[in-house]
Amino acid sequence: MTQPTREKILDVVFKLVYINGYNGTSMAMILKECGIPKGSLYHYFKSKKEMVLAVVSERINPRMDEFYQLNVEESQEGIDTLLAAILKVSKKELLVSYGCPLNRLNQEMSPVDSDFEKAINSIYNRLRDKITLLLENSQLKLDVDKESLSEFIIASVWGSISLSPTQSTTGRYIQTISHLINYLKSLKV
Amino acid sequence: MTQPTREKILDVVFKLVYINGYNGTSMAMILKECGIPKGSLYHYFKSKKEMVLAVVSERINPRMDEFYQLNVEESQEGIDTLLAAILKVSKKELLVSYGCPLNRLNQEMSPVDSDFEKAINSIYNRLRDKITLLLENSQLKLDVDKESLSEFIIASVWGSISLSPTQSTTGRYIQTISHLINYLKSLKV
DNA sequence: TCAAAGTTAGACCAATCAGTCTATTTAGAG
DNA sequence: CTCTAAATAGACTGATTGGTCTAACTTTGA
Repeated sequence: MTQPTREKILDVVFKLVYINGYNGTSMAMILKECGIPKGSLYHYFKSKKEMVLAVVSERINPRMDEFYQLNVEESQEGIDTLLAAILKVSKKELLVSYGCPLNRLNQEMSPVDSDFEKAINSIYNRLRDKITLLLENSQLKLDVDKESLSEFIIASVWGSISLSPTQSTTGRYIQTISHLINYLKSLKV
Repeated sequence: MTQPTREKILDVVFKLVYINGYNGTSMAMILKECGIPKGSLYHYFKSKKEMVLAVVSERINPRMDEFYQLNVEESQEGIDTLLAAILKVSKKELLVSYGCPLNRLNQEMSPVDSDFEKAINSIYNRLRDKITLLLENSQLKLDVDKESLSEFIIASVWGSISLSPTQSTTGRYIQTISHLINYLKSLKV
């Protein structure tokens, strides 16, 4: 069973836009990579923008949890789930090399298009809230503000994997992010 | 005395590329914003790429120190200079709203063009080394690795100001980055 | 079996892209 | 003033952009 056309398009567009950016990816590149004619593509999506917004909601959004391995395990405290997730990022080669796809698209599109801004922000907020929940489900020092800590965690992980796309390696990421790990551990009671 | 044409071009290109990105900024936009004819622009720069690379070395590079207010003051310890600099970032509105110009260009261009990658990396390395130097000139706990700590500092600052271009505010940045401040303070002897 | 709907196919379009070219104006040196 | 080089001016080009349109093929349900 071959993959339905629409799904294949979303996969290809996700990959190309992730690496080349929105403006760096042309419809011609997408058609070539998909191996489909133009008519098919515009049958499923009425414009480039609508197509990439579909990638945001149907590819990036549902995979954020998977990317960051934030599946809550009942057996451990929230903060330990989080610590494990931060380390597991190093296992995702694409993520370490190219940075977070949501963050990349955010930087390129949010300043110039409010539809992208809204779509991206809602995913970001969902991720932040999920992390906040994990933190609230942990024994931390009382004066720790969970929401800003969530933001700090996301910021430093995204920052670490975006420092240098080509120089980035698993080892380097682990070294850099070890400081976040240290800090988080120091917040435990 | 009006600003020389070449300098004006660099200023305009810096601003437009900072906000719209490389591929999001057309030569036509640049000409219009500068109010000059095409002949002038191509008299000073032989291509768009060379022009933006000139912006990297003649605008972004010399202003990195200024951006991050990393001017060493003899009177205080390195880490205190650093702590002050991290807070002073909040005073730079553009920086807090749109993120670091070097980081933005890095994410867009480094994966697809090695000339940009090299130019950006060398600036990044210079910044990291400067911060490392400040750290080495500080009384920190002995087991702290200064180089990875520099990377972590840059990563979390860049990450914090890139989280949400339009939602970003001074106050939010300070809240997020307070965790970095806490961590750094905890490393002092 | 046949018509309708869904899908594929790609020629075609106006607008825009980065870049070239020649002509003209301006500025400085002698 | 005169000559030369620098700078300005913008028409023009071929390639590429996102997007449209009609025709044909395939699938589906009656």
